Amino acid sequence: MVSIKDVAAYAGVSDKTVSRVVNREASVKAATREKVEDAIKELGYVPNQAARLMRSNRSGVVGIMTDVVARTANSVELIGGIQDRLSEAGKGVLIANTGGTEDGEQAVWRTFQEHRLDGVLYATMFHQHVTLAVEPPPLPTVLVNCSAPDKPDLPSVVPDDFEGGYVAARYLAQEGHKRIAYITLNPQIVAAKLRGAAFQQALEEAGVPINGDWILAGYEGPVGAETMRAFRVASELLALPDDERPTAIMCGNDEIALQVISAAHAARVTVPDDVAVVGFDDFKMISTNVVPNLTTVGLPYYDIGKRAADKLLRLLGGETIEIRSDKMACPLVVRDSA
Amino acid sequence: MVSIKDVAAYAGVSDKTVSRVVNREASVKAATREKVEDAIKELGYVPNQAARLMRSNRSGVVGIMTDVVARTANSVELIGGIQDRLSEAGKGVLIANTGGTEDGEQAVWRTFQEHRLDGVLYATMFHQHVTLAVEPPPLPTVLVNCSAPDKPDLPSVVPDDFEGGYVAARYLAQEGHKRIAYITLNPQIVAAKLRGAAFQQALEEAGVPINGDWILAGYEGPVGAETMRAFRVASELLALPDDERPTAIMCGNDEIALQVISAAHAARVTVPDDVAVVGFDDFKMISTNVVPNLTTVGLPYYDIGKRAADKLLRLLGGETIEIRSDKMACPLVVRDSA
DNA sequence: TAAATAAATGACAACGTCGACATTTTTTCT
DNA sequence: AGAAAAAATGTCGACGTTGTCATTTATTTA
Repeated sequence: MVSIKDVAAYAGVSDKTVSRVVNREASVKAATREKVEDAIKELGYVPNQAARLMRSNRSGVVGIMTDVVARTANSVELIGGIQDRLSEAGKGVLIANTGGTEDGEQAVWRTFQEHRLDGVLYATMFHQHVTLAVEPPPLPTVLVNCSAPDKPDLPSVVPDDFEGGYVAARYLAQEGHKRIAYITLNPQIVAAKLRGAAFQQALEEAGVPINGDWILAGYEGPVGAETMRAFRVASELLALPDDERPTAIMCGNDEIALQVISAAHAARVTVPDDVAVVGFDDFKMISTNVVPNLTTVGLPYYDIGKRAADKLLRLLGGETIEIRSDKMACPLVVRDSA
Repeated sequence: MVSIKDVAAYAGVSDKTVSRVVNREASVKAATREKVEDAIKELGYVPNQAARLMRSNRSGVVGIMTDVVARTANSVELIGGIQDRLSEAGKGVLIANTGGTEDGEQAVWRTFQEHRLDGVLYATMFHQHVTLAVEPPPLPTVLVNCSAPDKPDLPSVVPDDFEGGYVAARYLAQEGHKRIAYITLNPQIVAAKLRGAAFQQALEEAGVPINGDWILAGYEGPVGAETMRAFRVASELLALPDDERPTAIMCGNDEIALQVISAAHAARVTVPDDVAVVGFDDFKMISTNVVPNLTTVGLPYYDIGKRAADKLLRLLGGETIEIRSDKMACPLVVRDSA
């Protein structure tokens, strides 16, 4: 591998002068610079970051640690936001996943330390509470899409699920719906709880009665291994006589909403005229392809990623972070299903 | 930052002995090893990979270069497969995206070289032909989901779109369908061409007549900025009288299939009894949530990623790669829509 | 024109680790 | 016990780069 010394010899200058050219330092005569640049091009020299790092002890790389492999549509947005912000700042990105186990997480922390990463974005695929496998984190860390209730000084960025649920429920109430059902995510999930509470509060404030029997789980089974049952649940709701049937169904996510719309079709109930459907997450693959297009609450994962990256960068820059936990608004995207 | 010398001083041994302990070399007395390990734990020492790399000039990290940010459902599977195989081999993964521009790609190649990556997986989000921005690639490279027709010696792994299209079309023919329509992807895309050719061949072989008017584009506009028109196209097909209407519709992907099913519902045409629908890609989010569940051709992106990673590892291990271009089979996933 | 100042370049050490080789300690053998 | 062999540990330098400081060269000033 060609090194700075090879270039120096080839150009007939000292290695330090080559270093100056490479790092665009001011005091190099134009003629010298040119000579060196030619040599660099000629020999195909590329500086060795590892050697640089050895002197500076700063790698210029940020690590993303995720629980499950980055395999869901959410995570993809999230990572996109992170990447965009970090590459603006000239930082590299190293992605590693823990497999969701404590051992795995410890191994990743170690790798990150070995590579002297500048900082870490600790991201989960679902909004949840977490406990780090290494306390305190050995590198500057920002939590993404999760929070650590027992470590309130760890910065975090999460979606405001309560606000999202509130906005959706209030919208349905404002549209005049009086009989509103809610098919939820797996109830153990943080997001499900927050959205459920928001649903209740919004309807109470709007004076819309809440029917406990119409708050139904769209999934069954343990978190991570649940099976879908939204189609069945929705079919039962929609089989009720016209004047007893819900006129609106709020859904824990867009996949549930797709099943609800499928159930409505099967039951010959028209969306949105007979029953309005509101989704959650705005998975474009579903929301913009099903007809009618889905009215849904967008989860701003791209922005969450971007914000988290920004927060980490400011942390690394030595800024004091005032607001520890950012909650990002979830906008209602009105399309045709409600 | 605590270095090997700090540990050595603390444990009262030489730095080389610490090095031996860290690298699990045999010839260290148990008592010494223990002393050193205590010191390591006490001081929180973590070896510096950069310094190691400086001696060995091998980073143990493989780069993934993608065109568009890893943001589609495909890419997520792909990267998952790559990651799983590489972490088996103890390699790290560095993901970077080129933004689809030549400058961006050059910058990424440079970064990869600066970090002395062991090798590169060059992945695209859609199966396509590519020309590298740097020829020949300065690091060992395997193309993933794309191929370079003018550089036949570059190893690549791609889905066998022809075979997938063939299997799907033959299945419909075997089920006895005589009137089969095909709503395609953007016709410029490689996958669309291969699948289209397979569609024609399969029907010819089965003796099913091909109606040119029934091969219709589901998208319009340039690649990357197309708009969906599958719902409209399908609605027109399904508005035909019962005995002139297609009895089966093959779709370029699952998003198209979802629109076709939506159109069928709107037209009060039953799936699969009146019209069978076959998708492509097996996007689980759609295929397992829409009712009826989608019969579709799976794109083995996870396996493609895994295979590509494996291929690169063998390349790095000095093995000679006999088969330059791997085509991965696309299995038909039979569910309820056909 | 010589001295004074500024600009350009170079010599050398240091970063953290490990390979090559040297030295010391322990064990085995006669 | 003393010599020989084996095991354990240490010394030193090199990897590629850049910071510090010294030196050379060019430019300005009196």
